[in-house]
Amino acid sequence: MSGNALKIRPIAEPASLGQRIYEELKSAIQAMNIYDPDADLRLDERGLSQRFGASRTPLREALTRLDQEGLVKVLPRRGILIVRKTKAEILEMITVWAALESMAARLACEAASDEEIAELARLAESYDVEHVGEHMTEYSDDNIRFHSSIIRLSRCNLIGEMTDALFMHVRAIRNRTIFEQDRAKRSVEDHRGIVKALAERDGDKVSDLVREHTMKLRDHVKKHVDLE
Amino acid sequence: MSGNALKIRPIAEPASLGQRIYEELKSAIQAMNIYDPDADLRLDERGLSQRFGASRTPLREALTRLDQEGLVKVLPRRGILIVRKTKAEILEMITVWAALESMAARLACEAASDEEIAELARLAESYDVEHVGEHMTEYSDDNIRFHSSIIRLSRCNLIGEMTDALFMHVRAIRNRTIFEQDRAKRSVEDHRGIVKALAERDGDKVSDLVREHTMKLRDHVKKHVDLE
DNA sequence: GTTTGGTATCTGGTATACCAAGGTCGCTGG
DNA sequence: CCAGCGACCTTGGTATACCAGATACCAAAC
Repeated sequence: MSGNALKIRPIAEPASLGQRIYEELKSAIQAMNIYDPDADLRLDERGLSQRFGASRTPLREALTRLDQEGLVKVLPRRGILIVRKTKAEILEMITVWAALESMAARLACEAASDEEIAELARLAESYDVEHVGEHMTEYSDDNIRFHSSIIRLSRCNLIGEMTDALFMHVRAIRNRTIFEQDRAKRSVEDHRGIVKALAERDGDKVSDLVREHTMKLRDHVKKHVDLE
Repeated sequence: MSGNALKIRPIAEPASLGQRIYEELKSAIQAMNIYDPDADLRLDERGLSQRFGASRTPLREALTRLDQEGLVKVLPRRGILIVRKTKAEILEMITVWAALESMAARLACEAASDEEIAELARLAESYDVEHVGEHMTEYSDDNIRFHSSIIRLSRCNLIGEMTDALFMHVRAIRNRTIFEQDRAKRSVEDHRGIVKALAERDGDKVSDLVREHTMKLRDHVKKHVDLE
């Protein structure tokens, strides 16, 4: 049996302060509603470094990274601001998402096993079109799971990384739009069509369906979402 | 008249050391052939900061950014290395490129003016299919111009930013593959088909053509390029 | 009361010193 | 001659001090 051997896991090297502060600050920014008109979008280097119990150096490393990701903007001698994405930028992100997931679906037609597609099908079938509106919280999670599964099945890590980065920015908007019953209903229908095309290994079709599905979200955001 | 008022133009604020070092170091890394087996991929923080005539602090800021972009890798207490992309990663980047430019072409069908498309057509028609091989250096530049034009005509800035980031990494490979006459010949033919579909405002078609065109590059790299 | 100019203060940018962990290299004992 | 070991050196990580630009505030002049 395998119980008689020491089970050692490779590492556990503590991350650097800069790394930990980066992660902590990032999740803190994402946790707040930056689109609240009353939100305080200003960050104070010295204050933050004290709250983190570290010096400004690692804090500034974290800020440099967040700046490059577009989450904050460092204005020399003026301050550091959390960035609010404009509506136009959000729409572009969803468009890029559509392009990437559409390609992912096409790749998945070749790369995914029958079993994997069957599992995706279970996810898509687990909600009744007529009653999905009654389980929105769960559905919202499963919806995300569905889409990230497609990306995973593409076996293209880069698409995964890029959509993760996009999701980070779009997440705030997403939470506003998914909780609408008739959208959920159509979403369930779309997902079933996508699974069907995947099962048929029809790359052109699944690519179109996924793109159109995501572009519906884009159009919906364009028409109905107002940042402030 | 308006000549009696001071004409002041806003600024010309000099960039920070960190910013300038970042740009300088980035172009320096890209200028060298990192896939040369004898290339020295190691960077020395202290040495570099001296050569830049600055302290380690701004140099480290630049390295943090390059690290996040994936151009270098900082190994704690071991050193800083310029990153070599694996072949698999290059292939994924070309795949993502295909997804993005394909979407860009689709968007351009809606967003581009007749005049803009006509200009693109001039670019595509300026080389004779039979004699393109004799002007490879110019064609290589115009080829890049053609593709970046499509992205510009999509009016989607984000796609532009993302493909720029990808191009940075793929550039080294690209230079090896474009100088092959029969590929150039087929490339010219593809471009003409793309322009034609654009002029017909056939989004589905142009999207397919652009994707297939780029995926041809992907397949070619997969088959014929060897990173040492 | 309004404008103007100076000034205190706040903020990010940079330089520098020191630390701990890895790696190197040579000494030493077998 | 070689394996083992330890002092030394290199390397990235962190803390801190100081600088200069930007802002806010206040007082004097009109």
